[in-house]
Amino acid sequence: MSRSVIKILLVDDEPDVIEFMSYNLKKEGYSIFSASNGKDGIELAKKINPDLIVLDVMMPEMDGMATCRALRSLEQFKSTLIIFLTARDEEYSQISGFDAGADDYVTKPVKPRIFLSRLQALLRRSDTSKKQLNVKIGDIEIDPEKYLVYKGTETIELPKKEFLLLQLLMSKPGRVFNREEIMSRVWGNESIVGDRTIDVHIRKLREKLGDEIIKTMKGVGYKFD
Amino acid sequence: MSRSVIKILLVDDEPDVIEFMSYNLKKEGYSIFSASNGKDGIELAKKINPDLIVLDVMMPEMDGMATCRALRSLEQFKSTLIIFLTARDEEYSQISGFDAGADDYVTKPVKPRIFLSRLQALLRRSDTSKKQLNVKIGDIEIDPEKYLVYKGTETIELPKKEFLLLQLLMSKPGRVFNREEIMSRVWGNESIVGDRTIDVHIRKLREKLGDEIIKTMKGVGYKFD
DNA sequence: TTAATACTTAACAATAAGTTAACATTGGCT
DNA sequence: AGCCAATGTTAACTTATTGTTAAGTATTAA
Repeated sequence: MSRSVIKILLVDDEPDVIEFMSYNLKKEGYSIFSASNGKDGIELAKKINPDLIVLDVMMPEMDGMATCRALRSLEQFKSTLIIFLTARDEEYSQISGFDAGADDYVTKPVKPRIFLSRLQALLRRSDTSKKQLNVKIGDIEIDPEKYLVYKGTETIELPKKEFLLLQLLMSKPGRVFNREEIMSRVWGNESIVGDRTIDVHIRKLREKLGDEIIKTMKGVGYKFD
Repeated sequence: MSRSVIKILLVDDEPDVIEFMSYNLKKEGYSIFSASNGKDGIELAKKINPDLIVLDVMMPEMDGMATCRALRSLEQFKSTLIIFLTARDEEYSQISGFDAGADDYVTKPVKPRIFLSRLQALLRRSDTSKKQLNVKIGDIEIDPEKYLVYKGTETIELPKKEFLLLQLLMSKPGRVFNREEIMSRVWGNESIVGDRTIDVHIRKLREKLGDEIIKTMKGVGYKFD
């Protein structure tokens, strides 16, 4: 679902904050809409269907959390990204925020650079998570979002490298990946690691998932089977 | 698909990066094009049809992953090589990169030597893998990606040398390959092995696939039939 | 900080793949 | 036909590649 322009809705009762953030986000090419209270925010959201909503927690009448809950109760916004803006010393905001269904929160005063990177990270993550269908082959299933592997009924947590390796092999089941390829796609270019490193990781995967699932093609590579 | 000049499209919002990489790649004889954002990148790609596209992940508006997905959704770029540029600490870049359909990724800051070697590895790999289509003759079919041979309904796994030998003979069915040719294409020019070695491998293939499929032309060579 | 976990390495073991040597068989040749 | 160089066959041998373990580093969490 790649869209040309990402729509962001800002909901805050302070016009200064709206203006400041609006300016900074527009500069980055986002399309910005705004509302000064929760009720208007929800109405506007229904019309424009934003990709992301930024909610100030402290607002008169209907605060950010109530607004968030109201939005989440609507089918349309079940998976829309929501970021909370909170004052630094609102101690419970984190917990309650996530509880109310926020995806992230940022403390005021907002620093544009930081806010942008959080926002982009969130968009990137969600963008992929929408497309990241879990891959299931046989009784093994991987969930890239949660970094988890399911084997039958049991759930297995894998360290990063092991997960990446498994994910690579499962991305094209049956196809043989040679060492060079594995090296490049799991380890990347920054690290030059020895040959045995791959074997050790393969071994650990076999230990956790069963010996049969990864087959060695001697002199050629490994494949998931 | 042999082309005289390899075209590379660079998409990055930082002019410095473009210039730096452009300089280094041009020096190696590649033909370089560039765009400063995803949208322009896609438009340019459509026009020039590059062999390889380098995408910065962190870009305003339409980031590398969104661009990659957009490209992959077009028939024209289904198999074009794509390399991601990511900051070292972008934690999700690896996983999401696979998911978005990248062929490789390289971390910033880019070191020319390393970047070049990966790029060349990728070009080399794709060049051969594109040529390696499944070949089916009679009831025998070979799948180079999976390193498997199918005979009727049964699946046969072959060791590397046997597979290469079969692949060679099947690449031009009916044509006779003499020993010298077989030697150089399966064993390479470095290794000097005795004469009986070829026979032994031929024998093993016959054992596994049936006596009739490889015919001996005494004093001339072997052919697949 | 310490503790825990993840990752890498090195040394050695195990094994499949590849090679060779010795001998058998074949088929084109005079 | 019968010779004989080329190829077939077998099993033992050699080697390259991968498996395994444990210990050393690095990274992350507490």
